[in-house]
Amino acid sequence: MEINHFINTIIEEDIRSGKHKRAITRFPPEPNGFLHLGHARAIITNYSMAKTHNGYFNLRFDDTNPVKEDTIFVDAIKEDIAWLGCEWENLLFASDYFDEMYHRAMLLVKKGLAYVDDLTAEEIREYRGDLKNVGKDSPYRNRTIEDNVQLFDGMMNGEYEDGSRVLRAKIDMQSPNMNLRDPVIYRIQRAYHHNTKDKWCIYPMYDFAHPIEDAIEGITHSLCSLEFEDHRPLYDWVVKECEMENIPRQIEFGKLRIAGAVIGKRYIKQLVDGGHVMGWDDPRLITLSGLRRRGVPASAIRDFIYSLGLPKSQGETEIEMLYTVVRDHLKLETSRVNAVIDPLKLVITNYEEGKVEYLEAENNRENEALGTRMIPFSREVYIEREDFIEVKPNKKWKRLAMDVEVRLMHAYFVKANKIIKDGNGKIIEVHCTYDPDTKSGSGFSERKPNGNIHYVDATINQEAEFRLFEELILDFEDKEVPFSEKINPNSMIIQQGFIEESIITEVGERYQFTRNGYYAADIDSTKEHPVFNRIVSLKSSYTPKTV
RNA sequence: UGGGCUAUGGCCAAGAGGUUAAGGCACCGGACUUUGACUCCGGGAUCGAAGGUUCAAAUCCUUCUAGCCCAGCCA
Repeated sequence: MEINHFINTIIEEDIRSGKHKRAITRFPPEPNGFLHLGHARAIITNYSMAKTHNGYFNLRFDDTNPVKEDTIFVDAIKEDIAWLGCEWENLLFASDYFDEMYHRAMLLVKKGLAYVDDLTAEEIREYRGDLKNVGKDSPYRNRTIEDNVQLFDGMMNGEYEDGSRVLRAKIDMQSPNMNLRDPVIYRIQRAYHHNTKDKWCIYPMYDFAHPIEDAIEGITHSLCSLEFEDHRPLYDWVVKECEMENIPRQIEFGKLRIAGAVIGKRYIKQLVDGGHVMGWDDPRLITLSGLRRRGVPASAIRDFIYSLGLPKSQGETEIEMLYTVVRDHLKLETSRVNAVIDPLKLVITNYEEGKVEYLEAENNRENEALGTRMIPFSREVYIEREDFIEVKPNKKWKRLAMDVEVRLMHAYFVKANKIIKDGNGKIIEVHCTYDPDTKSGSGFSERKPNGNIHYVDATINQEAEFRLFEELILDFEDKEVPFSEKINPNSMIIQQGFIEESIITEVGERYQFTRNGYYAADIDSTKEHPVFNRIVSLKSSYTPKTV
């Protein structure tokens, strides 16, 4: 793995100059949802930077806002990070530092750098000004230090109503950087915290808490996404004015975005809460748990992240890039099995009725170690509907057509000679004859077939359900979700492709899979972490060209 | 239009004054093939725009343009 980007350069320089001996990083998720592919970049980047620079990596839950957090998310997040293979040195919680944070805040108060403000939330917003106009000072901005000490203690002791007062850093209401216009650093909130229970009724804000957390842990490089660039001056201010011993350095990188997919915890949360998907681990989502359930190996996600580098640009990566890496990881190590998604019955009229023969097939032609399997073949089989066309349109058509001969993979050559349609003209059955001399493995070479298609035996699989999930397209505009323009102006496609439910394969196994790649997961498996052990053989990427 | 950031082929991305601008994905040709998969061969950009500096610029300067982020007592 090549790591060569600006963050790596910065860290190397910090080590070369003697500023640090090693890199200590962290991943600081708020436990309010599941991790997704975007987080994978942050996790893997922080982890690999520490590892390659002789340091270590902490997992720290940024649980400073109890009303949005839940322990079920901390468990899920731990599982996902462990799955990714990013071992953390310490498992920590921001809430463990609440006492320390309180003292640091009091220090600011005593230094005259923080004050208790009685303005309402709405008034604070008005006083803050906007992008065009500078803010103006709160009338409470110049309280005496003594008053502030007393008031802040009162806040902590629960003497005031929720939302009635806040503690603000006294910085600069005229700053062109909105984050420096006296940011709120503590709010009153009587909420049960999953970790500290009812001990506190005031909670620190991110901008105040985060730099202190980093400094306490001795984080050397605090890697985060680009939207925090504007916060860096505040981050540095807090570290300096709170007189922290360790000076962490925040470095930002661009967020990962996937074209056509919903990424971003808050949006995925809407889909989950709204019942649009089966849960956070719905395989259509690009949550880590969803990808895992779909059979994507963690190693593929790592390589995918590395392959993208660490840009500050703002593009959208196509999901095909991930699929390519996934295929690269699976193609040699997994066995294959045929499955038919959209079945068309093929009757082999000159094959003995009632007979079933079992044919041997390699599980993976490129990896003999995976062995072989026996697959049934009888007078009636299912082929993929798109593998048949009435009249061969051109020389490029490599599948079945009338009077055209193809090989049924691992079986015989068949030639179609009759089409049966229903009242609507839809083809419901195709009749053909087979040539017994062409049996797989016989070495037959008199003539070449027009192509090779896969099949699933119909006698054995008569109970197969060929039910398709609907492609999930949500129109956030129609649902009047306020974030619509932030996602996609038109509509969102959760994932290109479909999820098949209960497909029965050639060997009678039940699979759920997607059509995007040719990989599949047995997600009904009782295994704890169903990993793909089969690749479903599909020519899914091929779109027949009509003439 | 205050501040911060970004801009290289359809997508991602190398490149940091000097041969014909890496590579991957996607796509299109072709070979091979018991899946049209896999593998192999071939195919495309003058670098957001306009000026300027230089013998020489994607790389330096200037001015534009476009996009992203910031006005939570969210993170």
